[in-house]
Amino acid sequence: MDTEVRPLRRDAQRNRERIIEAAHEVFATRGFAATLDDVAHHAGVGVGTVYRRFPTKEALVEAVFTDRLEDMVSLAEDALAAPSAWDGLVTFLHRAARMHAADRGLRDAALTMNQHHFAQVGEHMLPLIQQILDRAHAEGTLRPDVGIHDFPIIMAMVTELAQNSTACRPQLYERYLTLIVDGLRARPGNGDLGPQLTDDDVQAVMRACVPPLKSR
Amino acid sequence: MDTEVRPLRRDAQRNRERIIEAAHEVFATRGFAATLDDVAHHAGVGVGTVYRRFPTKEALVEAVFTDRLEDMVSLAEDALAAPSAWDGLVTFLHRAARMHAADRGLRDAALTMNQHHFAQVGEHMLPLIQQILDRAHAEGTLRPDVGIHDFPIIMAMVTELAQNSTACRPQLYERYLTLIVDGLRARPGNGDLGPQLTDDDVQAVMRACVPPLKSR
DNA sequence: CGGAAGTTGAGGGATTGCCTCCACTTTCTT
DNA sequence: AAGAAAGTGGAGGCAATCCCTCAACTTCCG
Repeated sequence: MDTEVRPLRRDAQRNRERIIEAAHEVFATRGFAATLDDVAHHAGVGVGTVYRRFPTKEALVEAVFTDRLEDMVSLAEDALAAPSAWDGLVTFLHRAARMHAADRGLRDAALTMNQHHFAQVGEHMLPLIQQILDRAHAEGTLRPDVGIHDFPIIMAMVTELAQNSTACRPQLYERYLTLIVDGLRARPGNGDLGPQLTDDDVQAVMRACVPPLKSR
Repeated sequence: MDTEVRPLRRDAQRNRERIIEAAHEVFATRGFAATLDDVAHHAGVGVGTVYRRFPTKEALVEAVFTDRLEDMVSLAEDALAAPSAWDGLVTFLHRAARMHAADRGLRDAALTMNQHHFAQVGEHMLPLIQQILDRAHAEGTLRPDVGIHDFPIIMAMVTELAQNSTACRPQLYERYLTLIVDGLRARPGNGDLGPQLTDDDVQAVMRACVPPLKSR
């Protein structure tokens, strides 16, 4: 029982690509809150066409962002290749933040990483980040009481700010990321961070940081 | 030409108080996004009554939060009275964050401080915060490249997180506030924060952090 | 008790978003 | 070339919000 996947007609294929491209643009500025109607309009096609090709917003999001998320994986790999663990970590954070600042949809996708289809990318990503942290801990530059769970949260804070300032100062977030990074350094006299978070906490917070993406 | 302000009828006065109380509760959980219909329902009163007493959401917000914002002013005064400038600053930040975490409406009001009616409170507040910073700068504990403009932004980030985590871990924000505070310490080897922000930047960002409160 | 003040909540109007449907067009196949 | 199959467009139905008004009714106060 093969599932008989016939190829799209040529015009349909062309439209499909247009839609993905338009979706990328629209999601980049409005995030997951963007409308499929919006995407359709941007792509110069009817709404119906979008719905025919992507029965749900989720499907479209997946088609648009899985590749982009993979880019972030290679960012993490670069960080691991850096000679200094600390520098690798810091430039990773800055680059990731820059990507998320420039593309709100990507930010939303990253914050949804453990849900939906993106779980797979998360499975590539998390071990890498863990290694980055381990290396920095071993180097003694990263304060020992921060862990992998802190990173999604920090990114969420910084990129939220980035979104709230794109209109006036697109690079504003860098200032505060730098500030936070200085707080991440291992140093005598640092404050007491209290207990580590759990996986579930992180999940819940990440979910709260992103529009619901409801549909039907 | 005296404006002939006759006192409210007793039942009206009672309702007015109920409304303010209910508004406080509702705004505390939903922030400025809360509906006047919502408030009315909570107060056990018809919508019409709310609109009669407070012709616009703005008026209600003002009635509810000007006092609360004054509380924050006294928090700042406490900070100035502390023996150590640094400790005063840090506990001020933590207390302010706690208040904002517990009352989203208060947060929204604080972020609206320079707009609307709250401008007056802002005029009390800002010089105090400036003094707190000056004292900490003089003490040498606060890094010299942060200024008063950074505080609204930091508060916005932290309290945004607080709102996104109330459901699972109401105190989560404290961890990240501590982290940021550690980043605020004057220390050799701190990163370069780049140029200071302008008043207008802060205004714009603050505005972007709060639901529009549209009305008519 | 009479009139002024106050109350109520259904509902009008506006907006926004999701998605369907069907008359029409384009492509593919033979 | 022509018919069938696939694809398209976008008006519009449906639903959810929110804002705010208004006219019939109730309560208060002198």
